[in-house]
Amino acid sequence: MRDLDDTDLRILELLAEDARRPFAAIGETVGLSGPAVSDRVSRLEDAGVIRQFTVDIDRSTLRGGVPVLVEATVPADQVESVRETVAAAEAVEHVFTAADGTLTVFARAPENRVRSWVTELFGDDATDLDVTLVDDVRWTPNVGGGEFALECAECGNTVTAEGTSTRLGGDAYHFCCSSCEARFVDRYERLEEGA
Amino acid sequence: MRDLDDTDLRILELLAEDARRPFAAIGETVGLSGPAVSDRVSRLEDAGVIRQFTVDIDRSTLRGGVPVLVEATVPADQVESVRETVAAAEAVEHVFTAADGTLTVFARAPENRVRSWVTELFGDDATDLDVTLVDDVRWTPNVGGGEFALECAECGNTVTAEGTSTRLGGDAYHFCCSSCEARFVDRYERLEEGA
DNA sequence: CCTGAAAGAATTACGCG
DNA sequence: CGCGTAATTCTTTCAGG
Repeated sequence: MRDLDDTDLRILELLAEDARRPFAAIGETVGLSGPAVSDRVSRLEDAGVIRQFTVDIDRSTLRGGVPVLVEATVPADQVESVRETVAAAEAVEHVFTAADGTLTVFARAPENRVRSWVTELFGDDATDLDVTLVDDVRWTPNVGGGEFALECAECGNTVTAEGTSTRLGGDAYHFCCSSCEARFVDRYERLEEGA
Repeated sequence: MRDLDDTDLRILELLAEDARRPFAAIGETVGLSGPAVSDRVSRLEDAGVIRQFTVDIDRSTLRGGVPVLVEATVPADQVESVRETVAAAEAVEHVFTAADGTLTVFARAPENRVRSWVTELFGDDATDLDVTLVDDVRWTPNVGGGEFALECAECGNTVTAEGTSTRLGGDAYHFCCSSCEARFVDRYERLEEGA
């Protein structure tokens, strides 16, 4: 597909704000006709940029279960399968997979059996589970500009989603590539030995 | 406002799946007319249950910055003000406030200055900051637990969004599938004839 | 909450640069 | 190939019961 341009981004922004805004109105603010906007939105859907049109629901008004954040550590080779299983579970709303394989899950657990529900959810796969009760949830759908990045702890380059991360002595470190990670870990370990 | 009923919840479910589904189509599966669904949706918006209509965007396709999870500890008396500030910031998508006051924030932070961006975001308010690179994000908009699950009037199974509804003698009946509906309607009509 | 009519928006068809 | 205009179709909103 053709690359996204600035107009696509503005359309996404406007839709994120109000997905039911008429295409013609969107077109007016971005300088296109209604059908042209419609075409672009279809393309954005086909390309998978727009996953779906949906509603942001204030779940606190539905009193539907205990909101919890779960931090789970799972063996590296099971991260993907566990992530899929968990994401598919009823009551699970968000799954964030950290580069180091840690899963952060937001869900609404059944009343009175939060602990057992979480334990069942992960089965024997999790080596560590941390459950926190959540008090408030905010969602701000935004497209987000274009200029962001972490610095590689080794070489200072920009870390993209293809980068790597690791935990050393309780802290997380990010790298632009595995060789930077290897060099850094190597030096870290020698420092540890020396100390 | 009048309390939410099962029909409202099913409408929310259907909208969460696809917010552009026509009201008439929603009405067909929940056993209402288009205008009736429209009325309910308006009420749900007024009541604040529906915060907004929006799009779920796959931000990984936008290459728009590095996704990070920030865990922040802030003094108890500042949790609310910090939460508001953070939620309002550009690039912040989610803010989860734990019952113990810990904030978990998902954001896409500015290029080449993630660390400083995060530090600035919280200013002097945070006593502890933990930043982790995120590799994958899943969102499953769902209305919430099985507590509101409807039972199929014919077989007792859980009625999902794929189920059907119909009105018989002024009452609404829900079914897990069309064959259950057919059987139920059939029996209902024979009872009516007999009476 | 329903039905039916009017207003409004999305999609399609087709011509242009 | 993307865009614009105009016709068609579909959806939402409005009136009345």
